[in-house]
Amino acid sequence: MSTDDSLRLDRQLCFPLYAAARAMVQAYAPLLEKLGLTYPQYLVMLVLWEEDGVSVKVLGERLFLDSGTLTPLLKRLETQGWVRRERSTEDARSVRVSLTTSGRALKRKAASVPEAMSCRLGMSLEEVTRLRRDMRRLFEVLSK
Amino acid sequence: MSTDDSLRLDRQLCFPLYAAARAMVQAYAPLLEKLGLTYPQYLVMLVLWEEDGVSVKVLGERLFLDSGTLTPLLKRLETQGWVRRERSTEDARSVRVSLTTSGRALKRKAASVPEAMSCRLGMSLEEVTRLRRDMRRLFEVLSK
DNA sequence: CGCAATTAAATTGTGCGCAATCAATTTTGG
DNA sequence: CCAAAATTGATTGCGCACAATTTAATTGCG
Repeated sequence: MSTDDSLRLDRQLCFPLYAAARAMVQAYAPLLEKLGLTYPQYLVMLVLWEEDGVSVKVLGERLFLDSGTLTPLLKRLETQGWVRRERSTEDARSVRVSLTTSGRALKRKAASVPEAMSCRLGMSLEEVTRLRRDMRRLFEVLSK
Repeated sequence: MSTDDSLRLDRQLCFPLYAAARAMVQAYAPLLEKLGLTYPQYLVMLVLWEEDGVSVKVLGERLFLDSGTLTPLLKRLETQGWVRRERSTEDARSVRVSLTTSGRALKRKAASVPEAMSCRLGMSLEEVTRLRRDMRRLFEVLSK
Protein backbone atom coordinates (compact mmCIF):
# COMPACT_ATOMS: atom_id res chain seq x y z
CA MET A 1 0.00 0.00 0.00
CA SER A 2 1.53 3.28 -1.12
CA THR A 3 -0.47 5.57 1.16
CA ASP A 4 1.13 5.73 4.57
CA ASP A 5 -1.45 7.63 6.56
CA SER A 6 1.07 8.86 9.09
CA LEU A 7 2.62 11.01 6.33
CA ARG A 8 -0.62 12.69 5.32
CA LEU A 9 -0.45 16.45 5.70
CA ASP A 10 -3.78 16.58 7.51
CA ARG A 11 -2.51 14.12 10.10
CA GLN A 12 0.35 16.34 11.18
CA LEU A 13 0.31 18.56 14.23
CA CYS A 14 3.44 20.35 13.07
CA PHE A 15 1.88 21.90 10.02
CA PRO A 16 -1.03 23.74 11.67
CA LEU A 17 1.41 24.92 14.33
CA TYR A 18 3.78 26.18 11.67
CA ALA A 19 0.98 27.80 9.66
CA ALA A 20 -0.62 29.40 12.73
CA ALA A 21 2.68 30.90 13.84
CA ARG A 22 3.24 32.45 10.41
CA ALA A 23 -0.34 33.72 10.28
CA MET A 24 0.15 35.25 13.71
CA VAL A 25 3.24 37.16 12.60
CA GLN A 26 1.32 38.38 9.56
CA ALA A 27 -1.62 39.42 11.72
CA TYR A 28 0.71 41.54 13.86
CA ALA A 29 2.38 43.14 10.84
CA PRO A 30 -0.17 45.90 10.10
CA LEU A 31 -0.37 46.83 13.79
CA LEU A 32 3.40 46.91 14.22
CA GLU A 33 3.97 48.73 10.97
CA LYS A 34 2.41 51.78 12.61
CA LEU A 35 5.16 51.55 15.24
CA GLY A 36 7.95 50.91 12.77
CA LEU A 37 8.62 47.42 14.19
CA THR A 38 8.70 43.89 12.86
CA TYR A 39 7.33 41.10 15.03
CA PRO A 40 10.73 39.87 16.32
CA GLN A 41 11.68 43.49 16.97
CA TYR A 42 8.44 43.89 18.93
CA LEU A 43 9.43 40.91 21.10
CA VAL A 44 12.77 42.53 21.89
CA MET A 45 10.97 45.75 22.78
CA LEU A 46 8.59 43.83 25.09
CA VAL A 47 11.61 42.54 26.99
CA LEU A 48 13.24 45.97 27.16
CA TRP A 49 10.04 47.67 28.31
CA GLU A 50 10.05 45.25 31.24
CA GLU A 51 13.76 45.37 32.01
CA ASP A 52 15.82 48.02 30.34
CA GLY A 53 19.57 47.79 29.89
CA VAL A 54 19.92 44.02 29.61
CA SER A 55 22.68 42.27 27.72
CA VAL A 56 22.32 40.51 24.36
CA LYS A 57 22.79 37.28 26.29
CA VAL A 58 19.77 37.99 28.52
CA LEU A 59 17.66 39.01 25.53
CA GLY A 60 18.61 35.72 23.93
CA GLU A 61 17.66 33.78 27.05
CA ARG A 62 14.28 35.50 27.30
CA LEU A 63 13.38 35.06 23.63
CA PHE A 64 15.30 31.86 22.83
CA LEU A 65 17.17 33.62 20.06
CA ASP A 66 20.93 33.63 19.48
CA SER A 67 23.35 36.42 18.67
CA GLY A 68 23.25 35.58 14.99
CA THR A 69 19.64 36.71 15.00
CA LEU A 70 19.82 39.40 17.65
CA THR A 71 22.95 41.31 16.63
CA PRO A 72 21.65 42.49 13.24
CA LEU A 73 18.11 42.95 14.61
CA LEU A 74 19.45 45.17 17.40
CA LYS A 75 21.51 47.15 14.92
CA ARG A 76 18.31 47.85 13.01
CA LEU A 77 16.53 48.89 16.20
CA GLU A 78 19.48 51.16 16.91
CA THR A 79 19.34 52.66 13.42
CA GLN A 80 15.63 53.31 13.90
CA GLY A 81 16.47 55.11 17.13
CA TRP A 82 14.64 52.82 19.58
CA VAL A 83 17.69 51.42 21.39
CA ARG A 84 21.31 52.09 22.20
CA ARG A 85 24.04 49.41 22.27
CA GLU A 86 27.16 49.81 24.35
CA ARG A 87 29.89 47.53 25.61
CA SER A 88 29.70 46.95 29.32
CA THR A 89 32.48 48.58 31.33
CA GLU A 90 32.59 45.78 33.92
CA ASP A 91 32.68 42.97 31.35
CA ALA A 92 33.82 44.09 27.92
CA ARG A 93 32.45 40.92 26.33
CA SER A 94 28.92 41.96 27.19
CA VAL A 95 26.81 44.43 25.22
CA ARG A 96 24.20 46.37 27.14
CA VAL A 97 21.02 47.22 25.22
CA SER A 98 19.12 50.26 26.49
CA LEU A 99 16.01 52.06 25.37
CA THR A 100 16.33 55.57 24.02
CA THR A 101 13.80 58.21 25.05
CA SER A 102 11.88 57.43 21.84
CA GLY A 103 12.09 53.73 22.58
CA ARG A 104 10.59 54.27 26.01
CA ALA A 105 7.93 56.54 24.55
CA LEU A 106 7.00 53.93 21.97
CA LYS A 107 5.52 51.80 24.74
CA ARG A 108 2.52 54.09 24.95
CA LYS A 109 1.74 53.62 21.27
CA ALA A 110 2.30 49.88 21.61
CA ALA A 111 -0.24 49.60 24.41
CA SER A 112 -3.06 49.28 21.89
CA VAL A 113 -1.48 46.29 20.14
CA PRO A 114 -2.40 43.51 22.62
CA GLU A 115 -5.97 44.74 22.78
CA ALA A 116 -6.26 44.83 19.00
CA MET A 117 -4.93 41.28 18.78
CA SER A 118 -7.21 39.96 21.48
CA CYS A 119 -10.18 41.45 19.61
CA ARG A 120 -8.92 39.79 16.47
CA LEU A 121 -8.74 36.43 18.21
CA GLY A 122 -12.23 36.72 19.62
CA MET A 123 -11.49 34.20 22.33
CA SER A 124 -12.32 34.24 25.99
CA LEU A 125 -9.53 34.97 28.45
CA GLU A 126 -9.82 31.39 29.70
CA GLU A 127 -9.33 30.03 26.23
CA VAL A 128 -6.31 32.22 25.57
CA THR A 129 -4.86 31.15 28.90
CA ARG A 130 -5.36 27.50 28.08
CA LEU A 131 -3.80 27.86 24.63
CA ARG A 132 -0.84 29.72 26.10
CA ARG A 133 -0.33 26.93 28.60
CA ASP A 134 -0.55 24.33 25.81
CA MET A 135 1.99 26.21 23.70
CA ARG A 136 4.37 26.47 26.63
CA ARG A 137 4.11 22.78 27.29
CA LEU A 138 4.65 22.01 23.61
CA PHE A 139 7.70 24.26 23.65
CA GLU A 140 9.06 22.54 26.73
CA VAL A 141 8.70 19.10 25.18
CA LEU A 142 10.15 20.17 21.85
CA SER A 143 13.08 22.22 23.10
CA LYS A 144 14.75 19.64 25.32
CA MET B 1 2.07 53.55 36.27
CA SER B 2 4.80 52.55 33.83
CA THR B 3 4.02 48.84 33.78
CA ASP B 4 1.22 48.07 31.35
CA ASP B 5 0.56 44.44 32.13
CA SER B 6 -0.88 43.75 28.70
CA LEU B 7 2.61 44.26 27.24
CA ARG B 8 4.31 41.77 29.55
CA LEU B 9 5.99 38.98 27.62
CA ASP B 10 4.47 36.31 29.85
CA ARG B 11 1.00 37.61 29.11
CA GLN B 12 1.30 37.04 25.37
CA LEU B 13 -0.11 34.07 23.51
CA CYS B 14 1.88 34.96 20.40
CA PHE B 15 5.27 34.36 21.95
CA PRO B 16 4.81 30.75 23.12
CA LEU B 17 3.21 30.01 19.75
CA TYR B 18 6.18 31.56 17.97
CA ALA B 19 8.70 29.80 20.20
CA ALA B 20 6.94 26.43 19.93
CA ALA B 21 6.86 26.61 16.14
CA ARG B 22 10.57 27.32 16.01
CA ALA B 23 11.30 24.55 18.52
CA MET B 24 9.23 22.19 16.40
CA VAL B 25 11.25 22.96 13.27
CA GLN B 26 14.43 22.40 15.27
CA ALA B 27 13.11 19.13 16.64
CA TYR B 28 12.49 17.90 13.10
CA ALA B 29 15.91 18.98 11.86
CA PRO B 30 17.97 15.97 13.02
CA LEU B 31 15.35 13.54 11.68
CA LEU B 32 15.08 15.29 8.33
CA GLU B 33 18.81 15.74 7.99
CA LYS B 34 19.02 11.98 7.47
CA LEU B 35 16.72 12.43 4.48
CA GLY B 36 18.49 15.51 3.14
CA LEU B 37 15.46 17.72 3.70
CA THR B 38 14.72 20.91 5.58
CA TYR B 39 11.37 21.24 7.34
CA PRO B 40 9.67 23.34 4.62
CA GLN B 41 11.05 20.96 2.00
CA TYR B 42 9.56 18.08 3.99
CA LEU B 43 6.15 19.78 3.85
CA VAL B 44 6.41 20.05 0.07
CA MET B 45 7.33 16.37 -0.12
CA LEU B 46 4.32 15.46 2.09
CA VAL B 47 2.06 17.15 -0.45
CA LEU B 48 3.76 15.47 -3.41
CA TRP B 49 3.66 12.03 -1.79
CA GLU B 50 -0.11 12.49 -1.60
CA GLU B 51 -0.64 14.03 -5.01
CA ASP B 52 2.22 13.95 -7.44
CA GLY B 53 2.53 16.32 -10.38
CA VAL B 54 0.80 19.35 -8.91
CA SER B 55 1.53 22.93 -9.90
CA VAL B 56 3.43 25.48 -7.84
CA LYS B 57 0.09 27.22 -7.37
CA VAL B 58 -1.48 24.11 -5.79
CA LEU B 59 1.55 23.58 -3.57
CA GLY B 60 1.16 27.18 -2.46
CA GLU B 61 -2.52 26.67 -1.71
CA ARG B 62 -1.87 23.54 0.32
CA LEU B 63 0.98 25.00 2.34
CA PHE B 64 -0.02 28.68 2.38
CA LEU B 65 3.31 29.64 0.82
CA ASP B 66 3.86 31.88 -2.18
CA SER B 67 6.06 31.51 -5.24
CA GLY B 68 8.72 33.70 -3.69
CA THR B 69 9.25 30.96 -1.13
CA LEU B 70 8.46 27.94 -3.27
CA THR B 71 10.39 28.69 -6.46
CA PRO B 72 13.86 28.65 -4.88
CA LEU B 73 12.89 25.83 -2.51
CA LEU B 74 11.73 23.69 -5.44
CA LYS B 75 14.91 24.45 -7.33
CA ARG B 76 16.86 23.11 -4.37
CA LEU B 77 14.68 19.98 -4.26
CA GLU B 78 15.34 19.58 -7.98
CA THR B 79 19.09 19.98 -7.49
CA GLN B 80 18.95 17.31 -4.77
CA GLY B 81 17.19 15.04 -7.23
CA TRP B 82 13.88 14.63 -5.40
CA VAL B 83 11.63 16.45 -7.89
CA ARG B 84 11.39 17.54 -11.50
CA ARG B 85 9.96 20.89 -12.63
CA GLU B 86 8.45 21.34 -16.07
CA ARG B 87 6.23 23.88 -17.75
CA SER B 88 2.76 22.57 -18.37
CA THR B 89 1.98 21.92 -22.04
CA GLU B 90 -1.69 22.90 -21.70
CA ASP B 91 -0.96 26.10 -19.79
CA ALA B 92 2.55 27.38 -20.23
CA ARG B 93 2.16 29.70 -17.25
CA SER B 94 1.94 26.73 -14.91
CA VAL B 95 4.88 24.69 -13.62
CA ARG B 96 4.21 21.05 -12.84
CA VAL B 97 6.24 19.57 -9.97
CA SER B 98 6.74 15.81 -10.09
CA LEU B 99 8.58 13.34 -7.91
CA THR B 100 11.59 11.57 -9.35
CA THR B 101 12.07 7.88 -8.65
CA SER B 102 14.35 8.84 -5.76
CA GLY B 103 11.75 11.28 -4.52
CA ARG B 104 9.11 8.59 -4.49
CA ALA B 105 11.52 6.18 -2.82
CA LEU B 106 12.31 8.73 -0.12
CA LYS B 107 8.81 8.23 1.26
CA ARG B 108 9.80 4.88 2.74
CA LYS B 109 12.66 6.45 4.69
CA ALA B 110 10.39 9.30 5.77
CA ALA B 111 7.82 6.91 7.22
CA SER B 112 9.77 6.76 10.48
CA VAL B 113 9.67 10.52 10.99
CA PRO B 114 6.07 10.94 12.26
CA GLU B 115 6.54 8.07 14.70
CA ALA B 116 9.78 9.53 16.01
CA MET B 117 8.10 12.90 16.51
CA SER B 118 5.08 11.44 18.25
CA CYS B 119 7.40 9.62 20.65
CA ARG B 120 9.21 12.87 21.23
CA LEU B 121 5.94 14.61 22.05
CA GLY B 122 4.86 11.94 24.49
CA MET B 123 1.22 12.94 24.18
CA SER B 124 -1.85 10.84 23.77
CA LEU B 125 -3.51 10.70 20.37
CA GLU B 126 -6.48 12.58 21.82
CA GLU B 127 -4.27 15.35 23.05
CA VAL B 128 -2.49 15.68 19.71
CA THR B 129 -5.87 15.75 17.97
CA ARG B 130 -7.13 18.47 20.27
CA LEU B 131 -4.00 20.57 19.80
CA ARG B 132 -4.20 20.16 16.04
CA ARG B 133 -7.80 21.33 16.09
CA ASP B 134 -6.83 24.31 18.25
CA MET B 135 -3.99 25.25 15.89
CA ARG B 136 -6.29 25.03 12.90
CA ARG B 137 -8.82 27.25 14.56
CA LEU B 138 -6.13 29.73 15.53
CA PHE B 139 -4.89 29.72 11.97
CA GLU B 140 -8.41 30.33 10.64
CA VAL B 141 -8.92 33.29 12.92
CA LEU B 142 -5.51 34.78 12.21
CA SER B 143 -5.41 34.30 8.46
CA LYS B 144 -8.64 36.05 7.53
C1' DC C 1 -10.71 39.27 -33.74
C1' DG C 2 -8.11 42.35 -30.63
C1' DC C 3 -6.94 44.07 -26.51
C1' DA C 4 -7.49 44.78 -21.61
C1' DA C 5 -7.74 42.15 -17.45
C1' DT C 6 -6.34 38.22 -15.14
C1' DT C 7 -3.38 34.50 -13.83
C1' DA C 8 1.08 31.81 -12.77
C1' DA C 9 5.85 31.95 -11.83
C1' DA C 10 9.94 34.16 -11.31
C1' DT C 11 12.61 37.88 -9.54
C1' DT C 12 14.16 41.38 -6.21
C1' DG C 13 14.92 43.10 -1.79
C1' DT C 14 14.55 42.87 3.22
C1' DG C 15 14.52 40.56 7.57
C1' DC C 16 14.71 36.85 10.20
C1' DG C 17 16.62 32.07 12.28
C1' DC C 18 20.30 29.25 13.13
C1' DA C 19 24.60 26.45 12.62
C1' DA C 20 29.37 27.14 12.57
C1' DT C 21 33.22 29.82 13.29
C1' DC C 22 35.93 33.57 15.09
C1' DA C 23 37.76 37.21 18.15
C1' DA C 24 37.99 39.33 22.42
C1' DT C 25 37.63 38.94 27.19
C1' DT C 26 37.14 36.83 31.55
C1' DT C 27 37.47 33.02 34.65
C1' DT C 28 39.65 29.25 36.63
C1' DG C 29 42.86 25.68 38.05
C1' DG C 30 47.47 24.54 38.88
C1' DC D 1 50.65 34.47 38.29
C1' DC D 2 49.67 32.25 34.00
C1' DA D 3 48.02 29.20 30.54
C1' DA D 4 43.80 26.65 29.37
C1' DA D 5 38.91 26.72 29.40
C1' DA D 6 34.76 29.14 29.22
C1' DT D 7 31.93 33.07 28.02
C1' DT D 8 30.03 36.82 25.09
C1' DG D 9 29.08 38.83 20.78
C1' DA D 10 30.01 39.36 16.02
C1' DT D 11 30.41 37.33 11.53
C1' DT D 12 29.45 34.23 7.68
C1' DG D 13 26.65 31.44 4.97
C1' DC D 14 22.38 29.33 3.86
C1' DG D 15 17.44 28.75 3.65
C1' DC D 16 13.30 30.34 4.36
C1' DA D 17 9.07 33.98 4.36
C1' DC D 18 6.90 37.56 2.21
C1' DA D 19 5.89 42.09 -0.05
C1' DA D 20 6.32 44.15 -4.37
C1' DT D 21 7.37 44.00 -9.05
C1' DT D 22 8.10 41.81 -13.52
C1' DT D 23 7.40 38.60 -17.30
C1' DA D 24 4.83 35.59 -19.89
C1' DA D 25 0.65 33.35 -21.02
C1' DT D 26 -4.29 32.92 -21.02
C1' DT D 27 -8.98 34.50 -20.70
C1' DG D 28 -12.78 37.31 -21.48
C1' DC D 29 -15.30 40.76 -23.50
C1' DG D 30 -16.80 44.23 -26.74
